[in-house]
Amino acid sequence: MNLRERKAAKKREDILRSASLVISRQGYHNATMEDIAAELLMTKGALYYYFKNKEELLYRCHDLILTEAKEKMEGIVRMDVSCEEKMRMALRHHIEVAIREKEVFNLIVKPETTFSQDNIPEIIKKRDEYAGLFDRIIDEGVESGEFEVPEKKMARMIILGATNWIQVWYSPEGKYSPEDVEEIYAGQLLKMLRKIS
Amino acid sequence: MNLRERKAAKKREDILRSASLVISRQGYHNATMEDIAAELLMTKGALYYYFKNKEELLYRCHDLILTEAKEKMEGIVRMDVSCEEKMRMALRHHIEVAIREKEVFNLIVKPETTFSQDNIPEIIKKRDEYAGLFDRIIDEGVESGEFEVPEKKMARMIILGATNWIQVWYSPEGKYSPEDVEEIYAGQLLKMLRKIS
Amino acid sequence: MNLRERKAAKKREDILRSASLVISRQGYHNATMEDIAAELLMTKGALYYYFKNKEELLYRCHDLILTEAKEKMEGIVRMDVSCEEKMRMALRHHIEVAIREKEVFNLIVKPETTFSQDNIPEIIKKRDEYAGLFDRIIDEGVESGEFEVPEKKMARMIILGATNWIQVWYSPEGKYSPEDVEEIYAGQLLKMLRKIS
Amino acid sequence: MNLRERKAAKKREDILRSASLVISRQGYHNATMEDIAAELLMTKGALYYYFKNKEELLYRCHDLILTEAKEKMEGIVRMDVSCEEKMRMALRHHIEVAIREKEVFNLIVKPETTFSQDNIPEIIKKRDEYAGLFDRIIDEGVESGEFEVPEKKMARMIILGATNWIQVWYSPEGKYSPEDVEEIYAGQLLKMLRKIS
DNA sequence: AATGAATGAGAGTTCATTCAT
DNA sequence: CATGAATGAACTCTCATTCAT
Repeated sequence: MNLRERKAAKKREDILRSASLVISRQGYHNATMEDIAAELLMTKGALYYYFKNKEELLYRCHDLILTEAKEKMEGIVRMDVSCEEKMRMALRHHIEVAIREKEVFNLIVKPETTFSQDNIPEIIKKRDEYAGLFDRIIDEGVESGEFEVPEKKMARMIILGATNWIQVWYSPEGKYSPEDVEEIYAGQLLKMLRKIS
Repeated sequence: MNLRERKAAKKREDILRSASLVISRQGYHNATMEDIAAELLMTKGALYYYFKNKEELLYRCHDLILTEAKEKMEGIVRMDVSCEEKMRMALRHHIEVAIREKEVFNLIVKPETTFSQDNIPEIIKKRDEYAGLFDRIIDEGVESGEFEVPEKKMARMIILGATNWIQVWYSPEGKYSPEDVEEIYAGQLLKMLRKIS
Repeated sequence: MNLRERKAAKKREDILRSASLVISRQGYHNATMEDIAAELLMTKGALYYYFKNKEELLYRCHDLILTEAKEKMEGIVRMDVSCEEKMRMALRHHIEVAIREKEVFNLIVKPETTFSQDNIPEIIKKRDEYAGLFDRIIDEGVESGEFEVPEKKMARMIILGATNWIQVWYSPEGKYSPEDVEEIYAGQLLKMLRKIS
Repeated sequence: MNLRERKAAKKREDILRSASLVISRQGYHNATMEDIAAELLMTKGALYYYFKNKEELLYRCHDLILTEAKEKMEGIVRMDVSCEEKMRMALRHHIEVAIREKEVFNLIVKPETTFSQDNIPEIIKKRDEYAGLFDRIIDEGVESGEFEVPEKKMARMIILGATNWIQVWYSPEGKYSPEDVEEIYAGQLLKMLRKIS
């Protein structure tokens, strides 16, 4: 990848970051291409040089975040620690991303309102892969006897729901630091998973 | 309230139900005034006789649902049963509404993307009152020694997050009945709240 | 059809006439919805109340003219006169429309550049039906021994090409009246068709 | 003309050929600078090195074709054969170009929709010179007694209209070869011109 | 001589909102 | 009360054109 290509790739990423930001602030439907461009001091026309349309831009945007989150999560799953510890780290990571990305997270969550039929299957696939990493930790924990749950899928849904929700109520100006939230959530959710002997 | 007024009030409610339906189906931003009117075989112009604008209509819509949900929830809180039982009923009720109303629930949840500054405070107030009913059950439970939580507010947020999330993944065509979901969620979340002796 | 419907129908037709005019003046691709609306002192938004999009509007526009022309032409074909006389009348009629409608005629002629796949078959069908009326006159003339041509389809194409072309060069300010053109064209083209004994 | 200039001249002509092709395929308004450049594996920016803008490019494009056609036509007019033979050859040549160049021919035909005031007079002049060559053949034929027409200009217009029209309906996949068309058209149109003794 | 990148004007389209009837 | 009709602002997207490199 030569200089020019690297520059272009960087620009594309800049645009995605800008889009993330604007969407986080205003929501998808209230974020215009103009807004996204303005954030980078570009004109909206330029966006179309890099992305074929708004949906494509948004799709790449969500893909970037989800891919990053997934990679990190895969690292956690592979670690050689107890399942409880893994889940704690996974929760910390997930909460951290949820707080940071807010609205973009919503795109991941409800693709139907935003994306056309073409992109939805891929989005759901990626999303499920990510969620599947939680399943793996739960599975392992159940096998090793650390966890005990009536329905694995529901347990995972409770965990994701609870943590995704954070972006709704969390405010940096509030009384909790992100770390506080991470600790307390992890504590509670692990209590829910733990086998009671 | 004379006949004319009663008729008008009925019509207003019809419109709100229709709006709920359309929004649940298509999401707020994809629900046009035309769509809402069409559902009732009216023309969109007529909606403006009953509601000053789209936001007002949406506001009333969310208000209706939230008020109903709250009233029922208050009944539960006042019942003379154990806190665990109360919480179980509260969860059942909340989940049932979440499944039924889907998108409208989202309005309640993220007013900033939809409503203007004028309506937000009131919405948040109502929403907090509703959430406060969960707090009361938790409080009682902690006092009576049935529950034990590190942070009451967080416990409530986990509960609401987990349950609100259901509307994202739940499908009537799936393998779970609403009752299944209610039971399993209640079981898991109560496990999280329960004092471990 | 009540008053309101009649009014609406009239408006639709007004719009079509206006569109014809603007297209005749500027060509299809240079005629904006704004232009078409301005001609009628409307705003472009209003056009979308009557027609779903530009293509639909243009399609109806061409359909109107073609249908009218075809109806009149059918009357001519059914008349009880010699084939030569029929052809003379058909030519007069066709030339008159070609001069009057100019550009709209072009739409009929080259639908591929303008219309999407959905509308093209119907357009071609209508156009062929119209052209078929010329074929019928030629057929009759050949059978009756009045005409003699090496290839009927080509004869028809020559006739249509020659007459459609008029709108390219004809100007009301020039030295020929429409009637002059009609006479001379008819004379020449009939000479081309006539059986030489 | 040194090497550099020759290279540039060659490139200019390449561009014109490419533009002809793209316009023939897509029509003028649907042919973007990008399309034209892509055909030559260039970027659109480069086109502006050779031509000042799209109109200039199109103008040169049409000029190229018309000039070539005219030169060949002049050769035909100067030949020492009967007028009927001359006209037959002229028709063959014209039809052949019309079939080959399709859309570009349209540019020649209706400059008003495409070109700005600056270029139109020149275009019309060239076009009239070309058409004038047909006039000369007709004139000669009338003088020599081979042809007989009521109005020379109209006769020419019929001929050009009929033949230009071919590009509208002709398809290489159809049942007629270009040569078929040339023969039948020439036969019919000459019958129209011929003096009937 | 050519490219990649950016601009900006304008097109078609949508929709909340208004209002005479 | 309700409707049909119209408005106008906003939005997405396109493309001829420019320009630094």
